[in-house]
Amino acid sequence: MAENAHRPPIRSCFPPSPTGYLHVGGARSALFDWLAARSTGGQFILRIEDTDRARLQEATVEAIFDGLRWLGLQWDEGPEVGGPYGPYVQSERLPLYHEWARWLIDNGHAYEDFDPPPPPGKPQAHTSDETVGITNMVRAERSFRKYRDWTAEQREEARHTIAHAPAIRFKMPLDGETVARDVVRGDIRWKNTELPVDPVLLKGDGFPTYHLAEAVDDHFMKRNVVMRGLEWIPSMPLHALLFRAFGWEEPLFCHLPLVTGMDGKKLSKRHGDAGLHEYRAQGYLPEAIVNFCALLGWSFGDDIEIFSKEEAIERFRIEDIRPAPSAWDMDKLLWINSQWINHRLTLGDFVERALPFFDADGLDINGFDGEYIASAFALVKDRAKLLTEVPPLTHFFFQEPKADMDMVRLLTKQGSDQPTAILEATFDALSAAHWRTRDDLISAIDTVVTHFGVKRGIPFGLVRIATTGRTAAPDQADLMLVLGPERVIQRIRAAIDALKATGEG
RNA sequence: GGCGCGUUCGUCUAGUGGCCUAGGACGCCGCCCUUUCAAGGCGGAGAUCAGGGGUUCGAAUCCCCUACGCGCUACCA
Repeated sequence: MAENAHRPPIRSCFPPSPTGYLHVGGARSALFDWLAARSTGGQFILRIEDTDRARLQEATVEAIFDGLRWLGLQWDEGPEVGGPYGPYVQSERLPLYHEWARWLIDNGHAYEDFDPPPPPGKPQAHTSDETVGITNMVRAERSFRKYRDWTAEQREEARHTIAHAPAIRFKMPLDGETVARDVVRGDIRWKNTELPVDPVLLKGDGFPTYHLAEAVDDHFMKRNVVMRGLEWIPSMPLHALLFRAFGWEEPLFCHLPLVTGMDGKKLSKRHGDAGLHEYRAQGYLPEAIVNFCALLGWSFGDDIEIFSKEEAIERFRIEDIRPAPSAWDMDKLLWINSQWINHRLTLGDFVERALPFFDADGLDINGFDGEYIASAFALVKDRAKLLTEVPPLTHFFFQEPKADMDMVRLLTKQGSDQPTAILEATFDALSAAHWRTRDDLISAIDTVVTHFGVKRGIPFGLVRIATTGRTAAPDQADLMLVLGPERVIQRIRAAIDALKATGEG
């Protein structure tokens, strides 16, 4: 509500690494960042974190932009739109990182590591408990620790003897404890002796690690809320310490709960952690994805489940985010998608979005009148759960069903022992009807009901099969009104002929 | 192994000491509406609030312990 107007503006930042497509976990983070900024009148920043040159995939940058745009999460500052604190691509900010790494050395907070760089790639996993168990004893003996206290002369000399550029490491405090605050979890404390040993800030290749780049960029971009996945909690003390060493104001840290599969395990492709583009191709609406993602670790309140991101802006507050992980429930996503299609989308919007799915379906409906298409779509709008269902649901409006053996089988198994006679009577009744309102058609068919003394479902069902080729379709009167008398009469005729040709009924 | 985070119906959640014999939603089941299928309406099953100790007149809500789950433990992010 209006309370949000009084909150300090949040400058949030979604910082993807261009190492893959935008997945639902990333989409959820971006959404929360966007909501935090919009709900407080702040700005949503997009920053490309491409400091890991080995895993970089240039092409994925564009895919990430596409995903965000599809969701409607427009960024206020970042690539393509610019902004006062650019550039917004880390590889273009290298001099800044070097400058501040230097500053840390000069002010006694960092030092050069003259050891040769380790082999590239992920280091060997700790497999033996025994090995891992003694880590804390060994930590004080890490080889690079000796450089921490080297004199200026020693360092000068070393620079001439090594062939590689030294990495720069942060001087972690040797005792005491570090306390940092997480918005959703409160204060978290660590004994400094248990923190990682002097992490690298600037790598031998001249690129910063996430830690340095994050602190420098967040400061100069004036990001004041750091929202990110909970896997970053262990780095929070280091990041807080970095800000304190620089003498910069710390942003608010806000760690988002994990999104898991239904089994509680890490979300994987198997669980639906597909790229956003795959959900798009499956006929999901961006509004539904956003709506569903917002419900992962946050709730709208007042028992309201269906809402737009604009509506969420009114109520979103980062301190209402829950700390517990949540599962990606495809059933609920599908329900939300159907709610949006059935009740939230306007007909015009629905038509516009469903149309492209006909191309994928292989049915060309471009020759049909726009009004005809719209009135056909209107009849399935309240029963489609996915956009991909629209073509099969409306197929018969654009293509006459085949009056073949399959149809004959459906007609004869429909529940009447005289389908041909009933269809012929219906044919006559509909031929004589007015075709102005639903009631014209219903009363026409009701004459058949009376004459044969059958249930309404019999003639309605037979005509449904004759006109659509299916046993399940929209309301038969509505559907016939859209199809028009010519098509309906002609299709019933074809069905009768097919029945007679096979000697049925 | 160490450190950290987490734990309310199968799932998403409401709930911040009494309104809770725990509310809503998805899914499931049944009924109604009805020319089919949906949608919609109504109802049902489903959580001793992870377990155990405290604090309190009173705890899902505060504290401690345990269990389990997850994360981190790189010159990756």
